[in-house]
Amino acid sequence: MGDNTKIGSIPKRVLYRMSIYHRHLQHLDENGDDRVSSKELAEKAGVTASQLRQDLHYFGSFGQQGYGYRVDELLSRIRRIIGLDKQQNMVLIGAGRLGQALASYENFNKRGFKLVGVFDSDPDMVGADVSGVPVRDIVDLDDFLLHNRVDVGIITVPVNAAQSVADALVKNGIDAIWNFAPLRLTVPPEVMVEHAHLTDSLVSLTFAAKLKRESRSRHSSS
Amino acid sequence: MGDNTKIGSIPKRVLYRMSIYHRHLQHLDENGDDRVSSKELAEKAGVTASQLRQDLHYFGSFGQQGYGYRVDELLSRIRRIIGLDKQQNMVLIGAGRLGQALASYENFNKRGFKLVGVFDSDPDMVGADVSGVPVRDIVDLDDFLLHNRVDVGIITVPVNAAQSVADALVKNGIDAIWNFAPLRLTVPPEVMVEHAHLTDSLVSLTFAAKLKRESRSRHSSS
DNA sequence: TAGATTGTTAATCGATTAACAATC
DNA sequence: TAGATTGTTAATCGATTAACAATC
Repeated sequence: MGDNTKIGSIPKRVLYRMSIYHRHLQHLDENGDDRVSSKELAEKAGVTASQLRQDLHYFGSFGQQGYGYRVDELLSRIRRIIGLDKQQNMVLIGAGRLGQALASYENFNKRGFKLVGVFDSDPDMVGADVSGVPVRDIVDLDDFLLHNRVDVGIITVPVNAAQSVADALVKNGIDAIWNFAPLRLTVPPEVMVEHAHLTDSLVSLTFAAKLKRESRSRHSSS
Repeated sequence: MGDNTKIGSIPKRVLYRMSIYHRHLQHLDENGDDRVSSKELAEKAGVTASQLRQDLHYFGSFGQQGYGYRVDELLSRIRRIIGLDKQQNMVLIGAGRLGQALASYENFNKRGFKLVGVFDSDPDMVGADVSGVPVRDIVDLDDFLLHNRVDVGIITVPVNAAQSVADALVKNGIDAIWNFAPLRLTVPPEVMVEHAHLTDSLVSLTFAAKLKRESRSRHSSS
């Protein structure tokens, strides 16, 4: 959160919003709607219509003046742009509680993500079943990545093991890493890392609530 | 991620960065360092020294020209500003896998957060122990909130139950909600909600990696 | 056609960075 | 004192919003 990086001249935030638009288009499509205006979709996504059109404009033009957008067409074109028209294979490293929770998260499947490998260093975990995927020994990670197409690596190991796991992923050509360990990973510039810093999010949430309370009581007492 | 809301005239992103500074100051303090410059701390936090000083400037002045900042002093003042000088009590609603994973997340404790209640609607879960906290029936949530000080509510229930849980939290005066269900909660303006939309994060990560690959191959082929 | 809504440019707003005087 | 580094203002940069011509 709160980052201005650009990916090939497109702000990262635009990419995030595209994934939100995609989600709502999926809902509209499941719902049988065949038409949507920028105003309607923007409202669902929590942005302005202007911003929605501006965001789409990075990728082309998708609608019809006076009509809006055809839901199925916009959905399939955005799906393609995002890359969700092809199955995305994931490996998970770290089969602890958080890892197991993510492995069983159904919403990933709904968007075309598939967990193809789970790894852990604990001998007691190896061989166990995590959401239908056998846990492998982490020493076999290199070999697995050599023989399987993998698009994303999810790191849910303890903080002191995270960098070496990231190094192994990078060495084997993985260019998308989702990191749940509380540190900034060092990776080459061609690798995308998304940091899910849970504690920082929790801290900033309570901080924001505190400031809100304070500004409220300041106003009411004046 | 990617939001410009302001809390009492301070951008939300500043609050998030404050929590990052706080984390690194904790590390420096544990490490026995007693001095740090804006340049050093900014580097650890992944921001510019200018931005760090600008961020601190929202809250006061904390350093000494020609010297930098005393680690212990800056840490304790920021801790106080954020509100981490007092224990933050959390309740968790939804004792599924994700809920259990969060309940056992040690880093929350290290920053002063304490889980005081866990709730679930599944009769088979009620009475179970989750990280040392007994799971209560969700029908007892109102009563619990009436008799216990709670600062944060964490929602890890299925998407269709999330709004009613949020309503119950709000009704009982909780003003900080961390929502892991994939929808935008409707809450009164005085309530802060942090949305942890895992799937959107995953989607935008793979999208960013795809664009990076494409811009790379475009450059190399020209 | 008249009405609606897009695509796209221009204006505004806000956040980041640069600069430097103050001062330890 | 000379050197270093903050606090704070000003300049720049980038993202969001407004506006409207194009056009279905």
